[in-house]
Amino acid sequence: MERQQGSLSERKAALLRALVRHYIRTGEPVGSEALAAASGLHVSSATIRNDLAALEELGYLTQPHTSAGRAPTDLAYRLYVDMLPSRTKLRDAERRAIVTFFDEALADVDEILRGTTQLLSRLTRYASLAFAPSVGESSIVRSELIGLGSATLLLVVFGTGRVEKRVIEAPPGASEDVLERVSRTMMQAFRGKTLGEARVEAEERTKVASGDERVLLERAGEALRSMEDAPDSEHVVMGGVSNIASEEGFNRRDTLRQVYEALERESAMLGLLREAAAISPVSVSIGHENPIPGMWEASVVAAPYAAGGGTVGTIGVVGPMRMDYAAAISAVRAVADRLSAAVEALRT
Amino acid sequence: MERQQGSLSERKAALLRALVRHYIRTGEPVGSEALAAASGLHVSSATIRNDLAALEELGYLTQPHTSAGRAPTDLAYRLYVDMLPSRTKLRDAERRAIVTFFDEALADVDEILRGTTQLLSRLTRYASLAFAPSVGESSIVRSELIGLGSATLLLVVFGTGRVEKRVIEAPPGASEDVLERVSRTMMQAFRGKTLGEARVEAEERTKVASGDERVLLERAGEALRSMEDAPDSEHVVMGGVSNIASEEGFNRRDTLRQVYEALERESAMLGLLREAAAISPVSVSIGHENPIPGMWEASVVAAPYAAGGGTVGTIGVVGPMRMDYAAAISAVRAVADRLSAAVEALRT
DNA sequence: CCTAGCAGTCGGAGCGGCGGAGTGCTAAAA
DNA sequence: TTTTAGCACTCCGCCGCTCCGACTGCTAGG
Repeated sequence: MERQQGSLSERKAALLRALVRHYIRTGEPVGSEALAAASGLHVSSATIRNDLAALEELGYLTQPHTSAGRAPTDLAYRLYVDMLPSRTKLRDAERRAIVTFFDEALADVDEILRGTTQLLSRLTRYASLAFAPSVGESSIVRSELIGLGSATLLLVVFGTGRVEKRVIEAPPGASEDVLERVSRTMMQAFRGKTLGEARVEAEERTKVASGDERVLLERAGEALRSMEDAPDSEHVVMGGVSNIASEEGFNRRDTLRQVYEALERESAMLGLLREAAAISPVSVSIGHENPIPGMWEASVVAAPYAAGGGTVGTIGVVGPMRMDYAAAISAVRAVADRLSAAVEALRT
Repeated sequence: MERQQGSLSERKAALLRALVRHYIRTGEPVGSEALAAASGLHVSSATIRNDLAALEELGYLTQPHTSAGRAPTDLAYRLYVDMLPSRTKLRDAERRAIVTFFDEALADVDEILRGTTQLLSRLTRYASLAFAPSVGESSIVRSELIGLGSATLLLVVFGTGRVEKRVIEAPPGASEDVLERVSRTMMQAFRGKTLGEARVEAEERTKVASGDERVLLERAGEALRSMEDAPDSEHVVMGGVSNIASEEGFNRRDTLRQVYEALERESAMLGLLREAAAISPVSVSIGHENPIPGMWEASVVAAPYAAGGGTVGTIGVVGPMRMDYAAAISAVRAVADRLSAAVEALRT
């Protein structure tokens, strides 16, 4: 009968931790002898062997073949991450890099995010991604209807730090006058509203208008809806993706391909990150925990960033399962914090 | 003494062509026997061996080891491409895919380009990139100065299908009145001009203005210059980059990494594509012909696209040296043509 | 419950031999 | 002079082999 903690005896947990740490460093299956030396536990390798066998039985370890050491499974990584001290200190150089980056205040969200991914991938040596905040929640600063050519108009909506635009066909033969009027109306009516509110407003006004004006307002409403549903700005910014190719944790060529394919599916990544955003403050998805099959050999460390009291987006890194979780987590956390502040500052 | 054509006897050229074709298919060094069968030439393998030795001497071929067949060098690919019939017909399915894609007229240049890269990489199975047209040459449709918060303004310039924006700090304590005035001035003065002309205009007006107005105009001028020098819109969009990871032409892991690293350096890619844009209508850079060391194992097929009489951007594909040049060239050409038309249509 | 010892297993490195693909050369034919 | 057939030679890659070492699991004793 074992003393239990969580569901594992203390020693087994310590062993597992040591093993994962060792495996992350070397990438080679770990043997009982090596563990005896590295774990700091004062027990013989034979004892350790017994424990290892038990841990394997429980699904935490695998043996590539009978006479090899053990390698961690997804489950082991999960336990390892959960056992990680909740905060590890960032190294000075890294902290400094982050501060320096955010010191030079950039004014454009896209620019900030691009820089952020580069920063993050430089810090961690993994690929990094950022999910841009949607214009949806923030309020409209200004909106414009601009004549582009004979019969095309461009509806432009400025949010905080973001711009959405949609092309609208003008009704054939619509007078300058009408265009002007509608443009002015919208400009005044939309200011300070969110996208959703603006759309409702447009719909309201559609009902009471007629003729060309009605058509225009209707189309503007559609455009607003499209901005809500699929904003241009709602995309994923990536940095350091070549790190994936260098990463020896992805040893099989096929794995590499799958990860790159997954990264290319914006929508998939969006889902992955959005899911992570719900979990505060830093979420880690390991191997098969990822919803996308192509990422089953990879891990994702993600954190939401917030401004004005609400989450607006997510950043994260993608690396091999044997990534340096402690470093990745603290880097992502620190960058997310700073990023929140930077985005907050933009909202002035 | 040989009958020369170009600088190679006719048979040698034919041999080289057959060899490259074969190597592209198989990826294995080609032997004299196989060539005798494949080339269609009615000569014995012994004769071919002699020619091969000569071609090797001339630097067109290499032998991995004494008892292996021959593989083409960069030089051979170059000759092969130059000997390619100037136009090969696109397969029906491909032509149809292109037409279908451009049929659904998209209104936003960025959207079109993103779609174009996806189309191109689906057609060719290589990674593809597109270099967005700069707003620089096209004329300004509208420009706006928008108050974002307490002391920040956003200068927004609409070109044809593109938007550039820059943040400007307002002079502390500047009156609404001044802002309004400057905004109106610029709106009228810039319309129809190119970015460069608008900047000159701003500089002119700076000279005769004073006080806050002068400061504002000066900063607007700087913003315009920054748009000229480093437009937001001047970026590279990529598609199908995971094709690089699947591509067995990149057999060494290290090569893969280098190509991905190169692709991440936007500026490098820009240079590469811009160079290609000068050469009409389709340019091919093979191996060491590429200016970036990381791309020395790769080939780039690129073509400019034009609208309104001038080149506005470039599209291209990146693949292994043993790529299917004929297919890539015709796909790139066809897509570039259609893209030109689509962008042209945008300028209405 | 832990440990020492030991037999057993299995992959990987190293080695030699073999077969095959392909070459270069030579000498004869066109 | 060019082409061809024939032939000896080279060298890679594969196969099977053995051996080594790194582990394990088990057993028996503390």
